[in-house]
Amino acid sequence: MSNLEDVQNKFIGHWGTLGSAWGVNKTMTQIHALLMVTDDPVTTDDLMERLSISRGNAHSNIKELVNWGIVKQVIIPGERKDYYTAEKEPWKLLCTVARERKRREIEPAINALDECLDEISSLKTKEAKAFKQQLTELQEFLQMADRVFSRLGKAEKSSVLKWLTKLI
Amino acid sequence: MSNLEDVQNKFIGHWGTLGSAWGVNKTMTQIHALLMVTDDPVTTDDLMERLSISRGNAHSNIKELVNWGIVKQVIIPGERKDYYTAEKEPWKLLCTVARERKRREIEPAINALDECLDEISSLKTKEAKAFKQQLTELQEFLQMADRVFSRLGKAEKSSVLKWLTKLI
DNA sequence: TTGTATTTTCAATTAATTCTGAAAATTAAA
DNA sequence: TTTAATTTTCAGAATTAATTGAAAATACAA
Repeated sequence: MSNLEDVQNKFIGHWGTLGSAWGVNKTMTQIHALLMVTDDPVTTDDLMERLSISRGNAHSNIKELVNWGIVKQVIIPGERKDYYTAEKEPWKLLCTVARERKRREIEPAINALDECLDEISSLKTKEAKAFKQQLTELQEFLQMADRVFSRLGKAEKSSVLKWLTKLI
Repeated sequence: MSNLEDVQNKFIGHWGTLGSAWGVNKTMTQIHALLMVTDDPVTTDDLMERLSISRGNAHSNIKELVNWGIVKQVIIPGERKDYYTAEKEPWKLLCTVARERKRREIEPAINALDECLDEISSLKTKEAKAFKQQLTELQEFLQMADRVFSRLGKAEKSSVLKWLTKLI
């Protein structure tokens, strides 16, 4: 027989593991997991206690989540402390993450490939041309990814769902 | 004025950075980048020399790439050494990665949530019900992701392209 | 067989990342 | 103001991940 907190902790652990596989700090995803299953806004002290982490750790990770736009700070009238809460709707999370990953990773990657293509443009050997060709294909691929992420970033749940339903 | 190898090195570095952001070992993505722009199959010794890495590092990362199905070992008649080569088509890479990520991460995550849902099922408090509701929504979301990845994993470039074109 | 080339493993090292905790800075109530 | 609460920073500690390099295992030709 399990109690609520045990199962929540289990979920928090699993969500942390999933995050790690996608290159996200484990504490960050654990905080996020906790906020997703917590209706009331929480303080840094709540995070410290519930996840057994230090103030510095709680602080920097919650701020990073705010930077990503995944967590919002909420004002509670009459309270000195900062309170935080997360969007609970998974589709909105997807949109936010798509937007940020596009900005942080896809766009810089496209720019980097542009630079490479630029530098290679003057070389005329057979090998250089093959390399150029390969970079161009990757570039087109990344540009397609960029457009998909851009579209996802703006999406409403209903429209994405409709689109997905067509695919699967 | 840049020469081919310099630009290739630049590309390899960028691809490594991109990989890191998505939770992939940097050496692994660098080997992959090198193979993508190299037509002839390469040996472990080639990797060691070109990327200035140890034999153990080259070995374990190339094997990991083979595990992912991203790199293939090729037999060169009359040669003792193992040769490796990568699929150059980005769309096929996407399919392979989608298939593996589904198997390694999405499916386990779904199972983990199932376990949590199972353990919570007997709890009847208001809070437990809210938690259950949130887990269920996440579960549906992951199942949708599972289907999308499954579809991508089987896809041909042309059909994915057609599908994407509708979206964007 | 025996010797040689090659792959594989893995303990030890190094590097990178994350975390702590306490001090400094900030904020706002008294 | 002064004081207390709270947030922020950051140097050092702890942890985790990646890498080396050499020894062991394996594969194969002679």
